[in-house]
Amino acid sequence: MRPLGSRATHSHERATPGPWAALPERLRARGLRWTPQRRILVEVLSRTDGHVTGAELVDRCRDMDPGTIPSTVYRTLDVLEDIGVLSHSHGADGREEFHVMPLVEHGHVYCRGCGEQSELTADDPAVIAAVAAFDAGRGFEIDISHLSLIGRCAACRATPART
Amino acid sequence: MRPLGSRATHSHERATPGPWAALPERLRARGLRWTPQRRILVEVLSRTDGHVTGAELVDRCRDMDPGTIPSTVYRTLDVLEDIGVLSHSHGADGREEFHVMPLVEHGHVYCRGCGEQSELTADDPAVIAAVAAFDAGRGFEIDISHLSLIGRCAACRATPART
DNA sequence: ATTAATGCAAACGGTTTGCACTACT
DNA sequence: AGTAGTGCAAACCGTTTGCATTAAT
Repeated sequence: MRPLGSRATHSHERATPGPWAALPERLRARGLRWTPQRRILVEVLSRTDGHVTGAELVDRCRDMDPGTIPSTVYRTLDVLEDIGVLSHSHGADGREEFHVMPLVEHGHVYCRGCGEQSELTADDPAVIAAVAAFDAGRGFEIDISHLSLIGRCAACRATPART
Repeated sequence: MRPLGSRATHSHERATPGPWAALPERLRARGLRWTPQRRILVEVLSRTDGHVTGAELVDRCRDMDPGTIPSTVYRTLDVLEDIGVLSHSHGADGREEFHVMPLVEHGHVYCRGCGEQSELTADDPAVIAAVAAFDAGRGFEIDISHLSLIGRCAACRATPART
């Protein structure tokens, strides 16, 4: 796990670095509240540097607090998305997939052959080319964080087996 | 994979054109059967030139035969996918989305702004560029029929409103 | 004191499964 | 006859909702 924000938390707060640090105020500024349950979810999220499904988050929260209630998690996820801290899309399996916004915006490549999944960032030459192509071709702006490519990786293309 | 014959239907069959015409035999050749329920589903599918969700297919089948049972539809869809006549992916909303294979393999572009959805074919310059870029960049072969781009269309990008 | 947020339980929607029955072959 | 396929109902899984209660402000 990588420490998310590179910005060191110089307060005595240590649980939630980066964008998470300001969350409580950010919520309160909107008349929303900072609760223990939200703290747990945020803690879980702060340790997530990729994509997670809602159910996965519920599980991880349950690890920290067995009393975690799914609806609370989902509701908080909604709030966090409203705030702009999260965004969600749908993975190759069709489930809700949440992305932590402050991290590098990215998409995914998923190999049907081996199931390997890797990330796709905006600075990837292929991504740049694709984005440029769609921009030029039809003026379409690809949302990279929702970019999910399914196909076959180099290794699997070489392999005789598999469809 | 090109096993899907583009063989012209020079027979007098009219109801199910193209690849659908040979389906009964194709099934029987595998020891599978051609049933009224399957005929209905296939009829529905033959009128579909784009993408449909499983639930949508169930509905459309129900239109033709109110007695349609979901599980039968889904099971048949599985079979058809095995046979190679269909493939499925997941749409922007995360639901199962079926594609009729014999038609031009295609993906989708979905605009978050206006919700407009359009198709993406292999001969689209932007698609060609993207496919080439990923092939060159990491040897990844994009499965176009699973390509689902989410972002903003030219019109919406120009519009002041919306995020 | 407000009223946002929680816990709980029930509902939901799409899809899947088990099983006895039906009907293609 | 043999077995693939059906109908039905119940289960499933992730997610959502209603509502009375709790607790952050």
